[in-house]
Amino acid sequence: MADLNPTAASLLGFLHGGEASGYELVHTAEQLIGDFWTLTRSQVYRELAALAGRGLVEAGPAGPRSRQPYRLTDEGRAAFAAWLAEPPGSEQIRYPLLLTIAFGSALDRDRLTEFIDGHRADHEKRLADYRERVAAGAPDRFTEATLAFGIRYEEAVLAWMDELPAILDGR
Amino acid sequence: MADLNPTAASLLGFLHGGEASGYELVHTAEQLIGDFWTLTRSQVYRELAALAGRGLVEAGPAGPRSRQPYRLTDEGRAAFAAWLAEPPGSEQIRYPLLLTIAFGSALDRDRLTEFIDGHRADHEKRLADYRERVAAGAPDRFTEATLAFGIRYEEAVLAWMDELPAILDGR
DNA sequence: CCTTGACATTCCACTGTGGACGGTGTGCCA
DNA sequence: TGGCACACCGTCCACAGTGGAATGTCAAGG
Repeated sequence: MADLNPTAASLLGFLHGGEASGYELVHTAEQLIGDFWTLTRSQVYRELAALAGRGLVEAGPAGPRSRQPYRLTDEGRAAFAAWLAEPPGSEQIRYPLLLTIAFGSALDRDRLTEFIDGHRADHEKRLADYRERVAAGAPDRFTEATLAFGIRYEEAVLAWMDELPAILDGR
Repeated sequence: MADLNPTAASLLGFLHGGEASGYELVHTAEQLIGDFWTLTRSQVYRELAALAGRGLVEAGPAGPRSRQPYRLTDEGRAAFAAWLAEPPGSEQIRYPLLLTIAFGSALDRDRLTEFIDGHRADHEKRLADYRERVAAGAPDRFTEATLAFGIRYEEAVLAWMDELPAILDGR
């Protein structure tokens, strides 16, 4: 009956912590799930309006700067619980660098190396960031579990990049 | 000037192999880049029409079963080359299981375990598949490079799942 | 007083997802 | 030989996701 998309469900999840505006929810989401679940401003406001229309969320009195806080209704709470108990779908990865590599026969080997090196730097940064956050002490073990995923992932990408030259230039 | 999205660009890429219909392109894409770049029927037909409108692709004479073959134009070839030489964007991951885990404090521990086990099976299957394809001999080293990514990724996920219980239940 | 910058929202064009639907040749087997 | 299953081939639609442009508001500091 409820049928929420994961993004909308996450918003309901965050609203368990008390009322919040779209703006706040965007930032909360970025911090808490942004590493493995993308969402945009536009989307948040759109979902919030839709959730309000379905009675899963209620708009409170507007604040300064046209701030519009929302709070969870009992229906919203129930919908969230129902969503959370559903088996999560499988992940989606879209990696443009792999596309470039897949068509790599039509590209300069040097250019390809450049691209890979550029991405490597990003991954190193992210890995370092995840490690720091774990070292600083994750807020709870669920967050720690997601950070552990991030670390495994980044390590895997880096390891792959290490073996790439051997694959790409005959061995 | 060209400014292609990666999906449209991939279609141009495939059309280097000769003319093809939307239907064929869907299947080609699934096989060759489906592991790290999702695309759907709807999207392919939409892009093909748009590419034709921009003159990057030309419709040939329709075949049986309303089959509509397309072939690359010189402009299309140029646009593809230009796209390929652009630095690829960073990857997008959206992993619903991580969302469920992030909100795991509101969920049965047993249910969570169930979900994780379900996903583990998928990842094991995919890993086995990638390994088989490498063992069978990848068609070229670029494909082999993308398969190597798949293997690293699946191994990482599996390793993460191995350490999950320790993280989730205090250690 | 004025500027800068964080706060807060809206709107839009485009891209991506997945299901429903409809029609057409081919090959098989009853 | 008639029919039926199935692969082939495409359209359409509603919804979800992305990213940039635009707009306005309050607070703090020079």
